[in-house]
Amino acid sequence: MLQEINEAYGFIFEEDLIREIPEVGVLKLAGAGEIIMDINDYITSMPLLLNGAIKILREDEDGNELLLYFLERGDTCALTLSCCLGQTRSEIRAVAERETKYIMVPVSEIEEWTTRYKSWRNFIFESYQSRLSEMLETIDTLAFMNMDQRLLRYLQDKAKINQSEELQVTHQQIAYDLNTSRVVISRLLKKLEMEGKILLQRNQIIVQDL
Amino acid sequence: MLQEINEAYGFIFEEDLIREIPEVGVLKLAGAGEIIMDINDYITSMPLLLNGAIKILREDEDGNELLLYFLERGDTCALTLSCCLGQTRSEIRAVAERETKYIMVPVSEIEEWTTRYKSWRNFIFESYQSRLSEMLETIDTLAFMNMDQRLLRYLQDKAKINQSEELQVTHQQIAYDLNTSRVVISRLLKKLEMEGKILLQRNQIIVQDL
DNA sequence: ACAGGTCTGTAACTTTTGTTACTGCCTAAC
DNA sequence: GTTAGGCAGTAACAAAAGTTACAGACCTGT
Repeated sequence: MLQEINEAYGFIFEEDLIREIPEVGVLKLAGAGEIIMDINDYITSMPLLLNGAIKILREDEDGNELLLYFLERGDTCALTLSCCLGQTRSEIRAVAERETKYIMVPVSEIEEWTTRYKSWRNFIFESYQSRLSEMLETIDTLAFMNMDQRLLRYLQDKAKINQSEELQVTHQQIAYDLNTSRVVISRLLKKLEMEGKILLQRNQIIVQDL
Repeated sequence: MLQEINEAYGFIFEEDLIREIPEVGVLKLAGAGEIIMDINDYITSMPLLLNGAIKILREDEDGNELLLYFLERGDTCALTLSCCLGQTRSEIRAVAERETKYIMVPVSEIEEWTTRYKSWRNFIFESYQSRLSEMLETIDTLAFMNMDQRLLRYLQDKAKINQSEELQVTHQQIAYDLNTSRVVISRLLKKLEMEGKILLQRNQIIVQDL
């Protein structure tokens, strides 16, 4: 465990802090598709990603979903952080994109480390910053892009996060992530295939235009 | 000036900090419509709002605009903060919604106060949090709401921020804020008027359904 | 082989949003 | 008063997105 922490966080955290993490943190494993955290959950600890990937989703009253962004190794979720510190319930759902290993750090340590470790303080600030810019990007795509562009972007992001151009995903699943209908996605995927940007197969999409 | 700082921040900052603010901060005044900060500007200080209101806009490469949220007395802009600390250029445009008074605090003090004043540290954290939730709300409206709902919401927000149900605004201006066309706004405004939710007059909209 | 389920493709249609064009109204400048 | 420019209303059309329906392909378990 210590080795994995070092791999993901060795470059940013002080040695003392690296040693403290496994003492108070709880190591967790999630399989692909598993819900790590759900909307309205009480959150009392925050995740530090060791490997794998997590997708963060938003949902409205009617159950419509929207993918906000992905988390990778070395990331944490500022929205969760915000929940922890503000003592509110989770505003988002976190789902393992694939096999994922992470450490849950309780809120008491989060706050204490903020005063004790400069590297931790910076990490928290940087998390807020990067999450703010991810949210800005999400807003940009929603406000300024059409569905076909959003779709292509989604596929590219997903290829990057899974380190593979061969995506195991159904049209319906994409439709959920982009909050639209399956038929729309099928239609646009066909169009993207015509344009030579992707290749369609059953349960699989190969991204070519990266 | 000290009195105004007290009115807006007296409840949250320590007395020492309140005294320090006017020593290093620069008092500024902006008239309605004035651009306070623009995209790609170098930001080396952050604003503390004393009174008035500021709207924060995002713009894409083609010049399309989108209103992100409003700032009121006692607020600061976490996106600006993020720019300051991260030493990047501004990602947003800030425009005075009406006559607005604010203090610009240089980045050196921002950081120094973070270590010295607990109340300041909390203020910064809370700013990040409230900006994150405003961004989430913006995403919700973009992802889950139709233009007519977005429009009504916009008018209600604007009425609240200006403390008046009588809004001096043109259809074109609304169209810019919501990133759509004037004709669409005119059409939907008529529909809202039919439904008894607003009243239309030249250069003025009266919001009735609050 | 067959039944049942999931996944994809596609047609036909509706609704929403965006675009272009033209009108009349109001107001400020001349 | 006349005129020019900004503003609002509306029609007609185009494009994008959402909906419903159905068919065929594939896969799994029996």
